[in-house]
Amino acid sequence: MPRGNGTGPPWWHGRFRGGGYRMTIPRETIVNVLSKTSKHLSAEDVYMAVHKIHSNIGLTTVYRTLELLVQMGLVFKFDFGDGRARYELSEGPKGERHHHHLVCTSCGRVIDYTDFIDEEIELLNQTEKGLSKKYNFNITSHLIQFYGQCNGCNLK
Amino acid sequence: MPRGNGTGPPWWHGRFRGGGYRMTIPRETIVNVLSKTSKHLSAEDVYMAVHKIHSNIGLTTVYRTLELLVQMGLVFKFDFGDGRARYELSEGPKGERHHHHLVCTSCGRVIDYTDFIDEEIELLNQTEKGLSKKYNFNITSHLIQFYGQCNGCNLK
DNA sequence: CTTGATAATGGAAACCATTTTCAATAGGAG
DNA sequence: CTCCTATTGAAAATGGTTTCCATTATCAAG
Repeated sequence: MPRGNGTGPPWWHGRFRGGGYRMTIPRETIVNVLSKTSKHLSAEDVYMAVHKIHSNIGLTTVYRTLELLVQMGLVFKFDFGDGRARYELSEGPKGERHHHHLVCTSCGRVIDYTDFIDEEIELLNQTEKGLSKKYNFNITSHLIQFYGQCNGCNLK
Repeated sequence: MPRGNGTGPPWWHGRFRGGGYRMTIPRETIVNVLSKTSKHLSAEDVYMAVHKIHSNIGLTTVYRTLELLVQMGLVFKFDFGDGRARYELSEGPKGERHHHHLVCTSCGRVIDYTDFIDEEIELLNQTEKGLSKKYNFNITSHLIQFYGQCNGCNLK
């Protein structure tokens, strides 16, 4: 039970220290905000949430930290086509968050789904293996999204 | 053999007329540029290519036309993470172009691959069917990309 | 518990891809 | 050929993201 017992530093501290990065209040706050939601937050969303906790944290720092988290592999960055990037914690220590997205091209709604994930993941692993070998490419992640009209939009 | 015999209007004219859109020189030129390359062109790339043919066509029109083509389903719009959108003709009348992408997160290189496409497509079709039913979602397209370090970048 | 090197921060300004505005132009039905 | 109106192009506006740089805070060493 590596998480949630309230003692010791949060699990992600090691990831920062191990990467040679300092632990700061903005970074701590930003990861906390991300870890407490399952929504697809934009940089500004994160900024607003973080601002409620420490009103002195700037938008620039939010952008910088999110970018750092993406590079560290702690966060995924998505583009749902509305002109702003969205960020999600890639997964907790248990890997309980992995999902793909359904994006409505009419209203912009995004649905997370985990159905069929197992079959997809299995095929993806095979594909990744084949592609890695053929193109000598070190694959670290994948992106799968489906586009179309959602429930509310396809009735008219 | 619906294409390449040099007689009659290009095959995409019908798509415009059918949608209630006029055929204009800028639109004709832009589709032509896209149909003659297998690269991932940005709006500016398209603009420059188009500009060589008709120097009076403006960047605004390029953006507008590309957006229209995306809505018509003739063009796919991609985000490879470099801050500008990329456009590709979705496919010729024979469907000979479908492929997915490998994106290098170090240098930005993008490799098209068609290997394993058949298995992927089959799984995708099943998944689409399941998702459509479960979420009452009308799926029209999908996006699959793998990320990692390419040949040149993973040797350090 | 200090100190000091330097990583990190934040506010303002810069950047730059994309969109909007609007008067001029051109497609194509009748 | 004419007219209606979709389309265009140049310039200006927009807005998400980055850069600049002086100030502040982290944390290893003493």
